[in-house]
Amino acid sequence: MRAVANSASGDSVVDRIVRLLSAFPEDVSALQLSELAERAGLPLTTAHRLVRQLAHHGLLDAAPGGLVRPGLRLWELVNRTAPTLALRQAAMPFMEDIQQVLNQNVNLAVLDGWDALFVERLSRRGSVANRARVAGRMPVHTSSAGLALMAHQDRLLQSQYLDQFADPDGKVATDAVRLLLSETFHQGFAQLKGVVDPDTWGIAVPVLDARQRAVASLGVVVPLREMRLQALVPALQTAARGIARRLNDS
Amino acid sequence: MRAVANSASGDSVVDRIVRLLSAFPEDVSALQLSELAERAGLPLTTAHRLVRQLAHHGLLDAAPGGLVRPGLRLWELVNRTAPTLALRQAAMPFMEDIQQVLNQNVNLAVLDGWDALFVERLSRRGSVANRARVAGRMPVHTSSAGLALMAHQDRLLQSQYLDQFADPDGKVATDAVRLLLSETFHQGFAQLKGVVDPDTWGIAVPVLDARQRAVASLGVVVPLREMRLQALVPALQTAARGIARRLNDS
DNA sequence: TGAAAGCGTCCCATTCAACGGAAGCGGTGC
DNA sequence: GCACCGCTTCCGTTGAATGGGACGCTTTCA
Repeated sequence: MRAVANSASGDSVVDRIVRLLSAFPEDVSALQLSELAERAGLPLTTAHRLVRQLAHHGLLDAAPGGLVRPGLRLWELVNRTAPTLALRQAAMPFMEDIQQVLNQNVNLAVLDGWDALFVERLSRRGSVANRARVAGRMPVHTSSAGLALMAHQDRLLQSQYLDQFADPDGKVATDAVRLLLSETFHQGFAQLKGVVDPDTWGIAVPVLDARQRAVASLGVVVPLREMRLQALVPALQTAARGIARRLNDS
Repeated sequence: MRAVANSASGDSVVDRIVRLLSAFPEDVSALQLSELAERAGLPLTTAHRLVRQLAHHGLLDAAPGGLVRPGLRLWELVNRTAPTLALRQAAMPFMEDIQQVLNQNVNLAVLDGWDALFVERLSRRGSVANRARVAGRMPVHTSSAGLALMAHQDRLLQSQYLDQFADPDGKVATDAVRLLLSETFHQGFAQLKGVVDPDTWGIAVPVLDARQRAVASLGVVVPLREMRLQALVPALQTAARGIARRLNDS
C-alpha cells in the first residue's frame, strides 16, 4: 500500500478529534495510546499526533509512556460555560429542599435525542454521595424523567419519537408507549417502578416553560414501599414551578 | 490577496478548534457567529465551517441565525470521564459534613499551572446555592487554596513558581511569597484574609498523597469575625485525611 | 540469554481536505 | 429604495494532515 495521504476514510479532522474524545469509556480514567487509537478507529500514528496536539492545549493529558487521560483544561472550559449551568443553578436550591424534606435521591434531567440526560443529582443524605450518574443517560421510555420530558413536547417531536418503535413488531409497542405518555401528560407526573432497580420507584415532574414545554424534569427515586405519594408529587410540582420561575427571571 | 489555502497563520486545525471552544466567555451562554469568529481570531468563513462540523457532533449547538452555544454532548462527554471525578466523589461526603457542622462555604481545588482550579463547592446552607465558581480559577498567591496546594509540592516546582515573581522588582516579591508558603507548610494550613471579599477569611488545608504531596486542597470561606479557628482547622484536616484515604482505596 | 513481540515515537513523501476571498442572500434600519 | 450587516455557499489553491515504515525501548517467552 502506498501512503494514502489525507484521511482515506473520508472523515474530517473534527470527526477524528470527536472520536478521540468520545473514546474514553465511562468508568476508565486513563487509556493506553494504542487502545485509544483502536477505540477511535484511528491509525496509531494519527492518534499519536492528535493526542499530542490536544495534550498541548490541555484538552487531554498525556503521561509519558502513552497513558492518556482527559485533561483538566477541557473540564474547566466545559464547566465554565456549560449549557446546563443556568438550569442547574436555578434548580439547586429546590433540589436541596426536596432532598432535605423528603430525604430521597433527587435528580434533574433534560431531553437529548430520545434519552433523558441527567444533569444534576443529589443523593440521599447518609448514603454515599453518588454523583457517578451525573451525565448519565436513560432511554425516554425506561425512565420517569424521560417520560415526564417527552410527555410535554411538540406533537411533531412526539410522533417522530413514537415512530422509532414501529419497526420491530408493528404498532403494539408504539401504542404502549403512547399510552404511557398520555397518562403522564394528564396526571402531570411520571411514575415507573423497578426499572433502575427492582426495589425502587421513580417519580418525575416536568419543569415547563411559558409555552408549557418541558425544558427539564425533576425527579426522585424512592423505595417501593414509600407510601407518601400524595405528598411527594405536590412537593415536586411546587419545586418544578419554582425552578421554572427562576429560569424566566434570569 | 489570493486564497492562501491551508492556514496561512501556521496553526493547526486542533489549535483552531481549541480557540473556538475557549472563545466563550465565562458569563455568556450564547455567542453570535461573527463575534465568536473574532474572539477566536478566525476568518468568518473558517469559523462557520468549524462550528457547523462541531455542531454536527453536538460539541456546539448552532441555532439558525448564527447563534452558537456550547453543546450538550460536550458537557456529557467531559462530565462522564472528568479527570476530577474520582476526587470529587471521594471528597463530597466530607465536604457535606463540613458544610453541615460548620455551616460555612466549602470548596475543593486542585493545582493547575500557577492557579488553584476549583473543582467543587458547596455553599452555606440558607444562602443561594452558588455553583457559579466551580471551574473558576484563582492565582496561587491570592487564595488560601492555592497556598495550601503549592506549599506541599516538589521543591523543583516551587522554585519554578517563585521565579515568576523575580521579574518586576528583584527578590522582594519572591521573598514575601516564599515566606507565605513556608508558613503555610509548617502550620499545615493556609489562611488569607480579605482577598476574595474584604469581610471574609479563607482557610484551606492540603489533601496529601502517600508522598506528602498535595493532590487537592479543602477550604472554607468564613466571615472575618469567625472565632472558631481552633475548631475549624482540625475539622478540615480530619476531613482532608479522610479524603486522602478514600482516594488511596479506590 | 537471546529472540520475538508490543508499544510509543519519529520521519517524510504524498495528496486531498482545509482554507478563505468573493459573491449571494435575507433581514433591518435610515 | 438603498445601504448596511451578518450568515451562508461556492470554488480554486495549496500546504497541513496523513499513515506506512523504521527505530528504540521494554516486556515476555523460550
